[in-house]
Amino acid sequence: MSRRSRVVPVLVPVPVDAPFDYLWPHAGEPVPGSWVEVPFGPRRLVGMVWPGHEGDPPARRRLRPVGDPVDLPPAPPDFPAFLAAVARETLIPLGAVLRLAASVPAAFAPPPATVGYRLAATPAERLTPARRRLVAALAGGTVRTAAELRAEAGISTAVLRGAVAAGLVEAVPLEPPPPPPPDPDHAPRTLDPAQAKAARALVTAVRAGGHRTFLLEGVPGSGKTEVYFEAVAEVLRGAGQVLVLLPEILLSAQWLDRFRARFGVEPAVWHSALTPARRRDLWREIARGRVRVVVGARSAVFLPLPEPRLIVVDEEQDSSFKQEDGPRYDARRVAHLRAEGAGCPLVRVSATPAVESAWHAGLVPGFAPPAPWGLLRLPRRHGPAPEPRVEVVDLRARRPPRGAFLGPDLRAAVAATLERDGQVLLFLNRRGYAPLVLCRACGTRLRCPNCSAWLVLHRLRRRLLCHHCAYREPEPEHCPRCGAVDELAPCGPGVERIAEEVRTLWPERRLAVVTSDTVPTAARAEALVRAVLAREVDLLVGTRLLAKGHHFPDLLLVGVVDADLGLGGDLRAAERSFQLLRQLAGRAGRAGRPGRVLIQTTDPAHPVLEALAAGDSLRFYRAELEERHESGTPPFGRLAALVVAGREAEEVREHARALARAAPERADIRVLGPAPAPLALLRGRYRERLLVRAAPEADLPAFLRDWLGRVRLPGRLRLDVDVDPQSFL
DNA sequence: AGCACGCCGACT
DNA sequence: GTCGGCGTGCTC
Repeated sequence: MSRRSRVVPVLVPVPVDAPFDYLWPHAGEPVPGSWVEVPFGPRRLVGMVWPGHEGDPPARRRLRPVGDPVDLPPAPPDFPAFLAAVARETLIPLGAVLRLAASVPAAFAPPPATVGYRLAATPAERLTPARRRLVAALAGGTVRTAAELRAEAGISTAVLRGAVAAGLVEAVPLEPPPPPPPDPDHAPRTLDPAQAKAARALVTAVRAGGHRTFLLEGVPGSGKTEVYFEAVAEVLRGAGQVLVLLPEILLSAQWLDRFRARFGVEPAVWHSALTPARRRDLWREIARGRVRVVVGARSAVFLPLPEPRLIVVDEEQDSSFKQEDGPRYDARRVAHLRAEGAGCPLVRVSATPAVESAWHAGLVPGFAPPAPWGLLRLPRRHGPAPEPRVEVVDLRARRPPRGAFLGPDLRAAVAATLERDGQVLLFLNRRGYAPLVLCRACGTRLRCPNCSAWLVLHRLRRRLLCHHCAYREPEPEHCPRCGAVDELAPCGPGVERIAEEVRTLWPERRLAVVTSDTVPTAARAEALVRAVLAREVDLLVGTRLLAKGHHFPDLLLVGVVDADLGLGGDLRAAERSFQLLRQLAGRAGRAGRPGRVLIQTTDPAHPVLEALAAGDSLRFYRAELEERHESGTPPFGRLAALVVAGREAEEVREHARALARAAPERADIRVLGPAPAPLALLRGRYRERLLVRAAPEADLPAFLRDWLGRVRLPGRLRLDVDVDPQSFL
């Protein structure tokens, strides 16, 4: 063995775009993907040995040596290339991507030793009663923890300590057993022919190995979960692991119940609310390959499963898969990269797929993607809920009374439904009482001092809140500008105001207001669901929180108070509205008592509403794809949004302009802007936005990297890069 | 990301 | 006269 130290690149979890070089002082060869402790400035960090450096390049300077290896297996072989691919596509610095993957530094510390005890010597003839019980509990060489001995032998820790000191008993390190694996044959379901066919396709793909993407599409209740559970079972019958991604909100007791019913145990759940200790232990267990199935929200996509053989993204249209704060990544795209690298199928599951997914899967006849995904469609089952009747009401012709927001048709429908003993859901995607407060005397609109946004009146809390930052103030009694008393007028509706109108109209009915303000926790949400199912509520008024999750069989009317809210705005507004309204419609009705959906709008000819009224999803997807084809937006083009932000408006503008001027000229990529960002002032920072539009085959990330690599912004300005943005705020 | 180094206001 | 604000720059 050569004593000559060699150079090894190590990627450290800091936002730098390349690994750092270290000396390798250890005997064996460095293994790419293995975790090592390294000195980094004054700190010590755990980094990942990076592939490369075939020969020893001449060291630029004095290198520091790698410290101890970490007591964990190396990350899987595909992992370094996977992290590099994420960095390449998102423009997140490579080290920052590692930080997403190594998100639990505590997991690298040796775990707190669990210790068991066993007999170390033949016990003497004569023992104290306590020691006799101890010896009996450890008979036959059994190993017990201190807690077990306290319970079973009824001895105190002092007795145990004494016995150890006397050499009668010795401590041995104890490896906690792996969690019991889910059982693929615990309770198999009978599938109908359509389900069985889809399940066979997935099982075949799992068996074959190799990457392939599927879209599993079917209305709620069509049995999508049972279908992909069959693919999960197939993995469980062999080696390897399964990763299931769900929107945070769907990581509910219900999903876990279904999993437990099918596989006998709960899967490992990875989400933001884990305790630090649980997080640390679970990360270690996953890295060691001792967990077969992990279910998690978007951050779980970076967990180092050693050999993923199936990745599922359920509710794939959900916008929460896109991380919008901090490093911007789309967990769906990241899941795709991992599945490609690891060579396993990826299944996207949805009742209302993203428009881009619908295109990729060839859902819409006439639009043929170059490399189509597998499309698995489940027809509606004759089941609990027939398709509800959707009606669109033109608010311009059928106006609500002055100062009210429920028009005559919606009022009549609510009254009729309550009369028939049905429950009613009124949806408005706006928290608070009124989105704007206006002074009738001087015309002042109350605005947030930190953001270019109106302050939203929250009557229940007697406050004005900014919905974009933490700013709040008490509800004022007079105009802060002109001092006029009793001239402040709330303008427009929020859910609280709709609730007020409902209380006036049906004072004897039981009403629940459902927003993130009134139902802040998952536990409260579960309680509310139970109350609704138990018929303790007649009317629900709420925001999009209501669209997710449970089906309510006695819910016979869904009223959309103002559909216009979601129809305008950015590229994906129509799509989001369509999905949201479809989901809402799916909440209602049951066999024998079909639900009814009534949508108030001033734009009844909008393609979203026409498709909903016709009960024809394809019609919406086709209209939307035609529109996007026309405008060269995704999937017929790629976008990136760059936001320059800083305290000084003028400085921000100048640097944003300089940035635009520095953009290389390209025929297939255009840089637009800068223009004030949609929220030109956010949390006290001025923001200018540039939009980049690229042809679908252009390498947009490479262009951005090249361009931005040549520009330097002063440190007090922030540049936010969002490749393939979802929202444009 | 941290952490240190480095120049300008209110206190023992 | 010092403690400390966070702007700037570096970490193999």
